[in-house]
Amino acid sequence: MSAINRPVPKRQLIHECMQDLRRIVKALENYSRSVERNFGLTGPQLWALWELGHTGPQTLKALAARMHLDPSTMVGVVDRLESKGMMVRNQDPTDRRRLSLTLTAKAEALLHSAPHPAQGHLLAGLQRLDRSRVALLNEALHTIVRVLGAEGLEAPFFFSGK
Amino acid sequence: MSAINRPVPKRQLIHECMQDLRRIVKALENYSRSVERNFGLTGPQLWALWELGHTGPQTLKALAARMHLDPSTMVGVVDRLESKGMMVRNQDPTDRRRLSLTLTAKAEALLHSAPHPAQGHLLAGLQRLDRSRVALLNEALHTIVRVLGAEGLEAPFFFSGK
DNA sequence: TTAAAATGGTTTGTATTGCAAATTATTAGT
DNA sequence: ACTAATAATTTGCAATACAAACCATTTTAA
Repeated sequence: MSAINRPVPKRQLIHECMQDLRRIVKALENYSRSVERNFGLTGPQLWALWELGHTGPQTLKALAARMHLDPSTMVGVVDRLESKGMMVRNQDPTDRRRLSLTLTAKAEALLHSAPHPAQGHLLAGLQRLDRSRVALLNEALHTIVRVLGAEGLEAPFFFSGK
Repeated sequence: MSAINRPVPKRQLIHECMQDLRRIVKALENYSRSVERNFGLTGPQLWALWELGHTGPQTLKALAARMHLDPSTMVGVVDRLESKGMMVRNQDPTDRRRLSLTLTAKAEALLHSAPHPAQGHLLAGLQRLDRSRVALLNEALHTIVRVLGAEGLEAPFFFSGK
């Protein structure tokens, strides 16, 4: 799109990446909130449903792990989903400590009509892009994940000046 | 990396994009939390500092707008930052309704040693990539922003089945 | 077999973000 | 002078999120 006389310095590119990421995160949050207003389900709640819909019944701990949440946090999410008639806690007969979280028909129906509830707009947008562009995006996101992953999510955390 | 005999279907690529995005968001959240534990500043708080550090003194409303937050939310963030000695509320002499939020020396020092506090790990990772790769990433993120932006952040919100 | 350790889920406590709606002080407009 | 409009705030509410303590139920080990 732009002539490459003097290439944009790397520093600048990185800066733009950061800003874009923040914007993306914010946009996803906002979308999540609009879904909440219109649907009564928050982002994490929808994500939980979606996850369960794809893995099948799960134990609470497993689901929490998948979502990188603390079990104690998960309890609250499950509580709210159960009270909304989207999920059921079943006792695992072989191990009575464990739950088997399963979706209700209502939730299944919802997921069926909304393949990716948490990010509907983005999904719709992606679907309109041609395949090669999506492939590029895919590649780029993998890079970010790798970069983040390489540093470790547990984040020994460092703060050295540059 | 993979032979392109049968190309990965677009549907699959989109799916991966979604997962990666979720992972990225989560990773940033986690990093933010680790910074909080080690530094006593949350993500939004650091972001606010950083923003102010780049724009100079701002009115509360303006800062809120920049961060896509409600002013009433911003008040809380500023409260906490002020009580941590990172920010000062100054009255604007020309318009006594307005504040002029300014960083303290302490905050300036912190920002100096941490150019991009909110996303330190990612930043460090990006800096290790070569320029062309960062450029690609940049391009990809722009695409996402555009896709999200085109749909509109206010999100008329739709949920039609596919 | 029985006591100790580990596991899965929960409760309690606390903090933050986040918005909406109502409120106050100040400024601008008529 | 009286009425908007504006900037910040307060109040009220809900969800996310984690840590730490706590049951119930296995599993392990003595």
